[in-house]
Amino acid sequence: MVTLADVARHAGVSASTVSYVLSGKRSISTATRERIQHSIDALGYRPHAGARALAGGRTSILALMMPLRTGLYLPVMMEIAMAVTTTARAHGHDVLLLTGEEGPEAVRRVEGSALADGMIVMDVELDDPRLPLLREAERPAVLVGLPADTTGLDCVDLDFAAAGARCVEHLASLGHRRLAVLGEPPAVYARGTGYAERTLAGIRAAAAAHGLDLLHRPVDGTYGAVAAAVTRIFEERPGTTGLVVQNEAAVEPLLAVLRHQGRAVPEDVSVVALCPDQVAAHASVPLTAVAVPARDLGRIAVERLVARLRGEDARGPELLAPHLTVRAGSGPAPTAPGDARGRD
Amino acid sequence: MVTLADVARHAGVSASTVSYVLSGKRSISTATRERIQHSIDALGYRPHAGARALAGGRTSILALMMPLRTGLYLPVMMEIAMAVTTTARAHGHDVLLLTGEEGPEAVRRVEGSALADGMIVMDVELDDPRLPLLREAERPAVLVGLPADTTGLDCVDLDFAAAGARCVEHLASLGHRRLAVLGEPPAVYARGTGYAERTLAGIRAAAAAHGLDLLHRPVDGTYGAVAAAVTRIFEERPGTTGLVVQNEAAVEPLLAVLRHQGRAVPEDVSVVALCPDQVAAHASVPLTAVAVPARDLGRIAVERLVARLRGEDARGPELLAPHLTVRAGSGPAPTAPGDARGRD
DNA sequence: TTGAAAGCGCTAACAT
DNA sequence: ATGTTAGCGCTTTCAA
Repeated sequence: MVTLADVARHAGVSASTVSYVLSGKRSISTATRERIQHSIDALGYRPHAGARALAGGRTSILALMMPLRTGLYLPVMMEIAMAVTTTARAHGHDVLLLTGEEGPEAVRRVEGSALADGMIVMDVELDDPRLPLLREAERPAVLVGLPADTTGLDCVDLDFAAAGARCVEHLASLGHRRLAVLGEPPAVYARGTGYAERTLAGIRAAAAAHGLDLLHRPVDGTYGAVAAAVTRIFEERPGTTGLVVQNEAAVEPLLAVLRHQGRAVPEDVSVVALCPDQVAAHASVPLTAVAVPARDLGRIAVERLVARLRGEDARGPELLAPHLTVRAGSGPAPTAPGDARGRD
Repeated sequence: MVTLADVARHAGVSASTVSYVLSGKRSISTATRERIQHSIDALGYRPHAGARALAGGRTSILALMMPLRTGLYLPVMMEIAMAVTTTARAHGHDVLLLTGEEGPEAVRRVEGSALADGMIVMDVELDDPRLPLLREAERPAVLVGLPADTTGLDCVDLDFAAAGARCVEHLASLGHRRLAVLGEPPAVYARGTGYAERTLAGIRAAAAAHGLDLLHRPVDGTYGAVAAAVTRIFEERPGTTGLVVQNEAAVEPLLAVLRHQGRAVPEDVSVVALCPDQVAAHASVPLTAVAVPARDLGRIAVERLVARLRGEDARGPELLAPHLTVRAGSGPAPTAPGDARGRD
């Protein structure tokens, strides 16, 4: 193994000079810097991560706590992880992958064993058991998500309330008067992750403001569950012409069910999705959607964390403004209400 | 920070004794062990990872190189990553997440900086540029996938040839004579990942052995691409009654297209999938499928890597036997060939 | 069964 | 602008 001492000897300088060339923490004459750099290249030197961590107190590693709930299949999570990893690399950091299942213990491990310089926590619950530890921790953390109490924490998330409202406003502007929401699976609401409720609140507020009729149904992302929910919706509210879906897995089943029931999108029913843009854009009918900006969330989380590592203070929660992209899935409310026999 | 020295002092023993209690590398009297353990708990001691890595030459970290190709369909990858992480933890290791995009450089980094004790490499190409480095590396590696030359490498993968054959045999046994394959996107074949070709080879061999007619179409996992492919298939081979789909993303679009064309599954067309069981089981028609055993692959990869770290030799490639689960999507070939006017 | 002590490779004062 | 040196916290000979 090539050590810093080897490089120093090869370049005819002291170890500290080599170290300072690497860190840039003090000025070095161009001549020696180049000589040292040459030795580094010639010997193929790489600093030993463990030695660095021990001596310098920095690991150049960011921990990422990711929910690995089996069965929950989540392109969003994956995309965030991707963005975190590439952004971290761009800032000279590596990423240590932790499962959310380990809970608070993972936080203790990272802290106690100095495994990482800071952590990014995904899938934060409103009253997450990891929060107290994170608040006390030596190392900074950035949450992707919005807990109930954000005191002393850095958080990034989509403004789901505004996103929900945006969906409703789009449908309202197209003349739809009767809407239904296909929400996340019941388990998500039960778990208290917050974003589902925030979305719903935004949707309800906007619907109320526009005087719209609204029905909300949590659904599992299976064809059967979606079919049942859709059928009931049209039974209970025959005049429904606008649907909002907040459930990646339900998007395609929903379109299949509508097709099967002979409801044309967007002629009979307009559909607006709240999901990653990719999912909406590549659906069997490209859907108008408010994007969940997974990549941005991951990137911003890392940028904030890196800023904290540079000594900046926590900036509190940051909610990203929603962006709606109009696609083929939404259009004007039908004027001759084909399905609206039961209306009123 | 609580150090090993603190624990030693608190317990009234030497540092080495504490170290040996932790590692179990020499026998300690029960009395002192308990005293030390008590001190460890009382002080909340955690060994410093960097110091350990430096002194012991072991990081207790496994590197996982994961393809983060945006747009590449990911649940399988995600599931493997999950299994890797949980299995690694069960063996006392953490996981460092690397992007495949970094290529060979990532291997050099892990090696040169001693970031991990070994690595697991996913998404291996037939002639992967990382292979030469991995062969020479000090630290062991396990590949998930099967490169062209496996000399000196540990690999785990599904036996895709057998899996493909299994799909065909199932359809043959149900009396289907004319089959079509919806394969991975063209890009996957182009990239030379191997498994797609191996599957196809297995399918072709089995079809030949049973004297079956066969058509193969790579497809992108979008509704449009699938619709076009399916339409062409039935135009070119009107008597087709069996479909094999090896493309997670195409499963739901395929079923939608068939529904839309009025072809009942399995009455008119039987569909067999080669994808994670979850996807097949939760499709709008539960599909008969050969499962891609993502969890097993991840788990076995870690187990092999850990074995290597204990000093065991590479065992070469291990191909998991395919398992087919029969579900609603496949049934006997239609006897009154509704669509078979063009047959022969 | 336990202790003492020499590093592991690097960083960051403290010198010059 | 560069060198000297004292650790960082742990593992592991070597000794007892």
